[in-house]
Amino acid sequence: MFFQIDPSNGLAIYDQVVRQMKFAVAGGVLRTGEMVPSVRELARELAVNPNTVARAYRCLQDDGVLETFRGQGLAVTANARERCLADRLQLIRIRIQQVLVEAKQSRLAPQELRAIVEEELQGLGGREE
Amino acid sequence: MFFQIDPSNGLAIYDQVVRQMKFAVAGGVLRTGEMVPSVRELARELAVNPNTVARAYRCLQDDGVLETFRGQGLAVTANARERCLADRLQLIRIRIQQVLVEAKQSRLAPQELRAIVEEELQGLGGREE
DNA sequence: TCTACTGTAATAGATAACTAGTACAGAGGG
DNA sequence: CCCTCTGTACTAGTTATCTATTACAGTAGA
Repeated sequence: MFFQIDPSNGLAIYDQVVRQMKFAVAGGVLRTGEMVPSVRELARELAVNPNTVARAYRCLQDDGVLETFRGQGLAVTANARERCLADRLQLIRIRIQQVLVEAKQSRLAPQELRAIVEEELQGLGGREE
Repeated sequence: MFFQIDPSNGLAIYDQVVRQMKFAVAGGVLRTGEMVPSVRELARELAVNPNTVARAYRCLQDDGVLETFRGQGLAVTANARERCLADRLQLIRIRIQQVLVEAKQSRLAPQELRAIVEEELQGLGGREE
C-alpha cells in the first residue's frame, strides 16, 4: 500500500523508508497531523524487521518530519511539508549529480546521455505511482 | 592518476574500480594489450587494501576485460573495447533509470526533473576528466 | 482493572564488504 | 643463484546493516 523496498538497492532499507516517507509528505500523499503506520504494522507490510522501521522513524523524528505521541503512534509535523519539499529536491539532485559525474568520467557524450534520460522518461511517462 | 574512489558512495569499492576500469577501456583511455597498474600499485594509489583491488581485477577477468600474465601483470584483452562500450551504456542506463523511478514515485514533475538534469550537465560541462 | 495497542530499548546473531597481514609460485634482471 | 617484481590465496578482524527476540512504559477502550 505504501512503499516499495528493494533490499538489493545499495541503499539501506531504513534509508529507503526515510526517503520514501519524505517523498510522500512532499508529494502531498501524507498531510500534517496525519498518523503514519505503526512500527509493527509497516514492518509486517514491508516484510522487514520492526527495528529497521523504528530506526527509520527515529531518523524522521530527528529531521523534524514526524513527532511521537506515546502510546498512540507518530504523526506528520506541522512544517514537515516545506522541509520535505526541500529535501526531495536535494536528495534527487545529489543522485542525479552522481550519475552525471560518472557518465562524464566515462567520456560518454552529453547528447547520448540526454538521449538515455529522455528515453527512460518516456518509459515511465504513462504510469501514475 | 587513474581513478577516483568514494568510500561512502553506496557502491562497493571493488565495484567502483570495475566500473571505472571498464569506462576507461570504453573511452579509449586504456587500449588492447596495454598493461594496467599492478594490484599493489593501484592499491597504494587509491589508499585501499590490495585485496580489494585484487577482487576487482578478478571480476574484470571474469568479464573478459583483463587477462593475466603470471609474474608480469594484467593486460587489456583483444575484444575488451566492444564489451566495455556495451557495458558502459548498460551500467549508466540502469543508474539513470533508478533515479528517474525514484523521482517519479516522489511525484516530482518531469519538467522539474529535466531542469535539474540540464542544470547539473551545465555544472560539469567545461571540465575534461 | 484487563487487554491490546503504541513507541522505545537492549541484546545477540547473521551477513556482506572491507581491512590487515602473511604466504606462495612464477617471471625477469643482476 | 638471489632479489624483486607479478598475481593469487588464505585467515582473522572490523564495521555496518539487518534480523530475531524480549522487555518496558504509556495510552485507550471495554
